[in-house]
Amino acid sequence: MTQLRTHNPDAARPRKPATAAPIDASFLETLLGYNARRAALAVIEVFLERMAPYGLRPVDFSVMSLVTHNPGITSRQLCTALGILPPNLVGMINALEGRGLIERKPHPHDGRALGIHLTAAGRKLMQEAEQTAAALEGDVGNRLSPAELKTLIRLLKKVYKPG
Amino acid sequence: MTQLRTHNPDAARPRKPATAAPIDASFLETLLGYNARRAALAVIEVFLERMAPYGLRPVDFSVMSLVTHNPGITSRQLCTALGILPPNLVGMINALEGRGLIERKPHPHDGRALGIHLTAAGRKLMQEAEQTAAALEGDVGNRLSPAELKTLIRLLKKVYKPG
DNA sequence: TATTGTTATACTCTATAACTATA
DNA sequence: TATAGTTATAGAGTATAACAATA
Repeated sequence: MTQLRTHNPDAARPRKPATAAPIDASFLETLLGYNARRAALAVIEVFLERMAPYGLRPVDFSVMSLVTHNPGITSRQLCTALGILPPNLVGMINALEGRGLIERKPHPHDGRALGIHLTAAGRKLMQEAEQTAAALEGDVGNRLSPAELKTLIRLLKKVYKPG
Repeated sequence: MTQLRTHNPDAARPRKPATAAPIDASFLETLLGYNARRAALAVIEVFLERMAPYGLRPVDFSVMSLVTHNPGITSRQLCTALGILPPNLVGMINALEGRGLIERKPHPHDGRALGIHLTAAGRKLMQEAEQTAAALEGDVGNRLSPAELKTLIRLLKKVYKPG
């Protein structure tokens, strides 16, 4: 069974609202890495809450989404696409298969590999889960306009995508 | 002694350049969280390389930078500002103090707390390290224009900063 | 009674080495 | 010889509970 991360967002916060500590973090806030990590953690925090009903952590969702849009994808391809190491994927796949969300079938062209497919239950789950994920984007739009969100994603891609 | 993360960037990549796997990740790439995490990891990867000569992981650099710009800051304040849990900060502080980069002095107004200050060695190290960190921003500018970088950071702040 | 700093500890995440079956 | 999938295991990151000293 997949163990969902507890991720208590208050855990790293003051045990009691502190007495106004005007800490100067201005230098750190000029750094792209610092801001990108902070933003990623903030979004992932909301993601964790919204996906908890589906029993999907971000990485599980990513795997399921790739299987959804690439039926028959192999473990090897999942690892490459998501930057996961093969030994660390095994448990996730086993858990998802154990939940009846995916199934492994022999690969048509390669006897070593196994193609991963969604089950009917997996398809049903992902229809809702992807809708929830898309809706989450709109909710961040409480802080960002649709145009800003589009710009932000475009610039983030420029940072991490080769070429 | 602070143990630097190995973080072998090739570890999660194909053991041999794969035979062109045209995986469709288009849905994931519409998600802010996915893109933000990918971008953060890409920048942090470069950060790790550049900061290795100083023996500073991202979190060590963040702590040192806050101490630099907030002399006498307490552990408690560092934890709040960086989202670190107190038990997890202790080892970092001890390691930095053991390297002679910081020192703890009694807090003027609170007998429970200890104010953290840079040593001369710490000041010297951070002068170079912050310069290196700033230069790293310019190098990402190989992919982003200065204006785009500025926009990107502004939008990232809107995502994670309250208000 | 509450907070700072700390120890001990557990759980998750990420990484390496090595094995098997197949190519 | 090389690759896909797997097992075992080690290390780093993150979490909770509980304690002493001070407020």
